[in-house]
Parts: sequence; C-alpha cells; structure tokens
Amino acid sequence: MALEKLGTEIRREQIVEAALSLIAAQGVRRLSVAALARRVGLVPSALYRHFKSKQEILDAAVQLVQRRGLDNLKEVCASTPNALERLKLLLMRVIKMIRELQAMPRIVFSEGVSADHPERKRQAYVILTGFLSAIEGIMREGQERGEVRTDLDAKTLAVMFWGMLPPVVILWHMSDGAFDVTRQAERSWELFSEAIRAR
Amino acid sequence: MALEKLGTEIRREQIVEAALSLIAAQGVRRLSVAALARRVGLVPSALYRHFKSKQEILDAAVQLVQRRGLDNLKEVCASTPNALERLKLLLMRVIKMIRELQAMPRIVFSEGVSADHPERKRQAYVILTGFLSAIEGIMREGQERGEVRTDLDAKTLAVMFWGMLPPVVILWHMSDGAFDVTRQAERSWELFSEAIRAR
Amino acid sequence: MALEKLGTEIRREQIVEAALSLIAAQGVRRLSVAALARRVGLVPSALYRHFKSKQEILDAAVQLVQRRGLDNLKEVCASTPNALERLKLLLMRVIKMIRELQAMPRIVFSEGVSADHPERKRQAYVILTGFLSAIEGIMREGQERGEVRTDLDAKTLAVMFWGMLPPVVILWHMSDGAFDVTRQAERSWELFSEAIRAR
Amino acid sequence: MALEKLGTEIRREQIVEAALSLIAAQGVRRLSVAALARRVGLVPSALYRHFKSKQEILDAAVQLVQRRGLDNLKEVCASTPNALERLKLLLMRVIKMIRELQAMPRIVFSEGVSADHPERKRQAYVILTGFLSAIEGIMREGQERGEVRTDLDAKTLAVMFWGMLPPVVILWHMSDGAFDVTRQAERSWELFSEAIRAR
DNA sequence: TATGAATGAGGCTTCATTCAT
DNA sequence: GATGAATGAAGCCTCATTCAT
Repeated sequence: MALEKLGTEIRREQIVEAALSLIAAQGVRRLSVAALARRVGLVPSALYRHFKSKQEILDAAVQLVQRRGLDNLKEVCASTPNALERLKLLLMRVIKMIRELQAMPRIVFSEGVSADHPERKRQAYVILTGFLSAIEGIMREGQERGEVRTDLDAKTLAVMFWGMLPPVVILWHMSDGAFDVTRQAERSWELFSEAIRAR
Repeated sequence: MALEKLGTEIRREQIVEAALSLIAAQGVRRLSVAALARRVGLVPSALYRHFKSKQEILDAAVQLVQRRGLDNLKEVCASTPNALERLKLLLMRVIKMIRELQAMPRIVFSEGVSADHPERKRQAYVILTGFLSAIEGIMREGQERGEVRTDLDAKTLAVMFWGMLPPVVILWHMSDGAFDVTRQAERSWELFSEAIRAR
Repeated sequence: MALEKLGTEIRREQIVEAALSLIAAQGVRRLSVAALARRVGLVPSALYRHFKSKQEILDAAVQLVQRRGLDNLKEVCASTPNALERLKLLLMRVIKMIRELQAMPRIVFSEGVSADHPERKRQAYVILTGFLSAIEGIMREGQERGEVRTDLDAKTLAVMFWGMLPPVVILWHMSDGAFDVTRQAERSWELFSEAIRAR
Repeated sequence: MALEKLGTEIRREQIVEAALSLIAAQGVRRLSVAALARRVGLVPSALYRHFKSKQEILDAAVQLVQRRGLDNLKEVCASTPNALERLKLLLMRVIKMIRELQAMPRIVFSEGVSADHPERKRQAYVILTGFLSAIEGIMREGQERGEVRTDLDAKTLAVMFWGMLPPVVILWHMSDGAFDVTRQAERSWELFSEAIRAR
C-alpha cells in the first residue's frame, strides 16, 4: 500500500517535471496529454490516475516553479545579509534558471491557464505578489541597514527589481541565444544598483 | 443575420482589429476562426474571402501592431527633440496602448504563432530589434545633445528602456487593474531617467 | 480585364468546352466552379447566369461528348459501307479522341454525376445503349453483306466491339503514355476482326 | 450508442471492408470519414485510432483489393494447369467479385486517390502491370503446352484478356443489373478463347 | 496501476450557391 | 451580363477525457 502511494507520488513528480520541460522546450500549446504521457513512458489515459485533468498538471507545474523560486530566494538570503548582494545573486540565478523560468511566462500568458478561469489568473497573481513581498522584505532590510535609498518605498523598489526579470527572459526567448543575456543583465544591474544605493 | 456587405479593405481592417482585440482578451489559442467571425458579425467561411488562412490574419495583426508602434514612435519624436521627454512620452503612451500591446506578448509567447515556424519567431525578433534600434537612435541623439550619460552605450540604454515595458504589461495583465500601473510606470521612469541623465 | 458580355449561347459552349478540358486534364473532382470560371475568364457567380448549377454543366458536357461521338459515327459510316472497315476506323478514331473520351468514364464513374441521382446514371446508360445500337446496326449490315459471322447475334458483337474501348482508355489514363496504346489497339483489332469475320 | 470495443486488427479490417463497400456503392468522393464511421458504428474521430488519416484507409483498401486479386489468381492457377480453363475460371470469378472490383476502377479514376499524388497513380499502374504479368505467365505456359496460339506474343494476349474485364465491370455498374453480365461475359469468352486457341 | 478503444467538442478549410449592385 | 461579398453545408482532423478490462 505504502509502496503504491509512493509510486503515485513519484509519478506525479515525474509528470510535472516532464510538463515543465516540454513547456520550456515547446510551449504550452504543444503540451498535449499524449506528448506528456509519451515523455514519462505512459499511455495518455494513465495520467488520469495521478491527476484529475491536464489543468491540474499545469497547476502543479506552476506551484513547482513557485516552490523552486522561493527555495532559491531562501538560499540567497542565507548566503549573505547584504541587500544589494542578495539582489545581484538573485538576478544572476535567474540567468541559470532561465529554461525553467521560461515556462512561467508561457504558462501565465497561455490561455487555458489564465483566460477562462479567473481563479487561475488570480493564483498566478498571488504567486507574483508573494515574490514581490519577499523582495520588498529584502529592500526594507537593506534600507534599515543603510544600504538602500530610503526616499523610495520598499514596495516600489521591489517591483522595479522584479521588473528586470521579464526583459531578460523575453530576450532569451526571442533571440535564441543571439542576444548576450548575461551581459545585458549585468549592465541592468549596474544601473539599477547604482540608482538605488544609499549615498 | 443579413449584414451589410462591406468592401474587402474595410473587412480586412475589421478582422485584424477584432483579432487583436480577441488576442488581448483571451490569448492566441482562443482565437478561433469561429470566434473571430462572430466578432465581426460574419460566418466563419466568409473570412476566407478576405484572408487566405488564419495564419495570414495573424500575420496581418502582427504587422498592424508593428506599424502602430512605429507610428507612435514617429509622433513622439516629432513632438519634442529632447531625448528624456521623448522617452517619457513613449512610456506613457504605452499605458494607453496597453490593450493592444497586450496582444503583442501573447503573440510572441504563443506557440501558434512562433513555435511551428521558426520563421515567425525570427520575424518577431526582427520587429523587436527594429524598435530597439529606434530607441537607440533617440539615446544617441540625447547623448550628443548632452542630455544623457555617455558612459553607457546607447544600445544598452535602449534595451534598458525597453525593459520597462514588459513588467508594465505583465502587471497590468495579471492584476486585472488592481495594480496601479500608471503610478508604477511613473516611479520606474523617475528612477530610470535619473539614472541615465547626464550630470 | 474589361470583360465582354457574350451571348449566352456562346458562353454556354465556352463553359462546357472548358469543363471537358478540365475534366480530361484533372478529373471531375478538381472541376470546381471556381476553376471553371477562371478558365473562361469569368467570376464563379457569373456562371450561374448561363447554367442553373454545376450539375447542369456536367450534364451538358456529357451530352456534348455524346453528340461528338454520334457525329463521329456518322462520318465513319459515310466514309465506307464495309462493316469491318467502319469498325476499324471507329476504333482508331478513339485513339485520337482519347483526351475527350477520357472525360467520359471520369464523369460516369465520378460521384456527383451518377451516385446520387439515379436519373443521371440512367441517362449515361441510355447514351451507352444508343451507341451500342448504332454499332449493332453496323454489325447487322455487315452480316447481311456477308462480311461478318452470322452465328453470333449482332447485339452481342456490338457489345464486344465496344468492349475494346474501355481498356484502351484506361491504359492510356493509367500509363501516362508509357503504354503503346495504338499498337495495343491494332493488335486487339486484328484478333477481334479475325474472330468475327465471316469465313 | 455504446458499441463493443474491438481489437484494432479487427477494426482495421472492418473499416477497410466498409470503405470498399461504400466506394463500390457511391464512389470515392462520397467516402467521407463520417459515412465510413457510421457504417462501422463508430464516431468519426474513433477511426483515427486505427488509421492515421483517410488516405491511409484508402491505401489499405487498395492493397486489400490487390491482395484479393492475387489470391484469386493463385487459387485459380492451383485448380487446373490448363491455360484456357484457368482464364475462364478467372473471368467467371470476376463476375462474383464484381462488387469489390467495382471499387477498383472507381479508385483508379478517382482523383482523390490518384490526381493529387502522382505517386498513387503510379502505384495503381504497378498493380495493373503486376496483374498483367501474371496473366502473361499463364499465356506463356499455355503456349508452351500447345494450348494457345503462338503467333501472338503472350504480353499482348494478356492485355487482351484483361481487356474483357473493364467492359464487364462498366456494364454492370451502369446497367444496375439490367444487363445480363454473366451471359455477356460468357459470349466474350467464347469468342476470345476461340480466337486464341491453338489450332 | 496501466492499457487501449471510444467519445464529443471543437478547430480550420473548401465549395457550390445566392444576392445586391 | 458580370461582380464580389456572404452563406451554409460538409469535410478532415486533434485532443482531452472516460471506461471497461
């Protein structure tokens, strides 16, 4: 019994991983139940033993990305107390996670996740605001430590920091590697960090 | 039922407008020929009198957005010679055009447009780089006039300016208006303009 | 594109000719009203001024072939009184008319002509039996003149003579010229004429 | 509605049989996926579990007819060594198989099968020449045994024998049974066999 | 747990035909 | 007599999902 249940747990992970991988590679539209099943070595109908619907798989995928993102954040916070260093580290990690993160906008902008059920859209928004809150926390600490300007409120700064991520992801997506994303991110960071650093 | 018969030029415009509107509202995937036809008050097959295929409609939509974007840019450039003023104006116009612009990322991230034919992906990239070139021009002029810092190259500055747009669009999309996009854009602009202004 | 308005009689002929030509070249299925209209330099809807429907055009085409066939027959009969010579001449003419005749089986075997309306099928059958009757007449005369065996009835002989045509047409159609149809027809004729010649 | 679930092998056969039957009855053009599905008691999309496309079904149908034809030939050859007896048997079997054989010319003349892809036309030609070769073999054996005239080459004789089939099929098709096909075939055979028999 | 057949909704497209101009 | 827009029926196919085994 316990073994069976574990089996399901493992399958769920397998499936969600496969989903993220397929989405990153080919987009949500190409993520057919059939393709997904093929990827995990099952038959389409078998997926329905582990998930109620395709939508549920997408939800799980979104949550996985969220979890990874938060883990990432915690690790970064643990590695240094300095706000600017934390933020830079975070930004650079995005470059590495970009494949996975790419699934994120694709899901968000993809219909079938967001369009029909306002519920799902709200959920994505919740995730975003959660992320923003975390950044806001870092900003606030940075302000308290005197590392960050205090004439701009932490919330706004958080949004502006986050705002560096979408362009990076989009450029990476569109350019197929032709654009030097790392370099661009570093330049952006220079400008941004210089602008928010306390004087 | 019986609707007026309109010239094909008018119909084409109507259809493309409707397509953009539907994409902005529900995404590319939901843009079915049926929905599109319903929107313009025709029967699905009637669209094929004016376009050879659905893909051709999407192409036309992309081109329309591109054209609008460039027109916008020209108008802005015509209204003032000052680089920072031009850029601010441009940014603020985006807020107004947001409905239409929203169709843009959806098209870009949609696999129906880009995934199958790498050709289309490349096309979108060409459009983006065209836009970036224009901004770069503004930046360079600004540097020559002494309005913009010269220790950062115009190209990088252009990308950074463009980088303010995606977050704005995404926030607007995700928050359903809960987020005060205008205010956020203004704050972003303050920070950005301050950072790039020549001292 | 300044289109002359032509009398309906001329137009009807034009259209039917075009139909036969298109059918011979590409088959009935490809004979769309649009293609037909293009061929005669009109717009599809214009055809409906001259014919009530596509079906009517096909009917007219069938009748035209019939008429041509009968004309052919008359000419052949006029050229010589000898039965065997008449038949040989007729057979050889088929080789020349093959393009046009090819439209015949295509129409007969094509659905939309025969399948739905038993009426049309019957009509084709009437044409065939008309042709057979004519041949039967030739045979009978030949028998009376002592040129043809009399131990086989004229009707059967007629059918057998006609039976040489379909293979010729089919081979021509299928082989795209690889098969030496003329040679084959001559051999067939030798065997057949020898077999029916009075001794 | 809920019909039994059958193994895919059985279904494939069922479907192909149904296809042949529908083609014989109404022609290729009328062979819609919907009609086919209805005939086998399934929903249209269900067919796509067993065949990749409609074209694949047609291909299978062609192959089935071919296989049946060859089986027929083998059986006939096994039943007697005498060339003329073999040929007569073969001819008479055609009368029985006529329903199925009727699908054959319809497929051959149908543009849906042959016109678009010259490949298919060629394939049909290959089948025909294969059949002709087999007949040629019988003729040659007959000549060696002294049963068949040797002043006509086997190849030509084969084509002439095959040439008796199309008229039979056509007459049966057109006359809806009004024509006594069996009798006609017998007469044709008498004449033909008499003409080729060695003296 | 996994399979494989079957379903039903929906998607794009073609085409003969009608109708106002 | 001719045009061009619009229609409606029909056609092929995809896909998420269900269900019996």
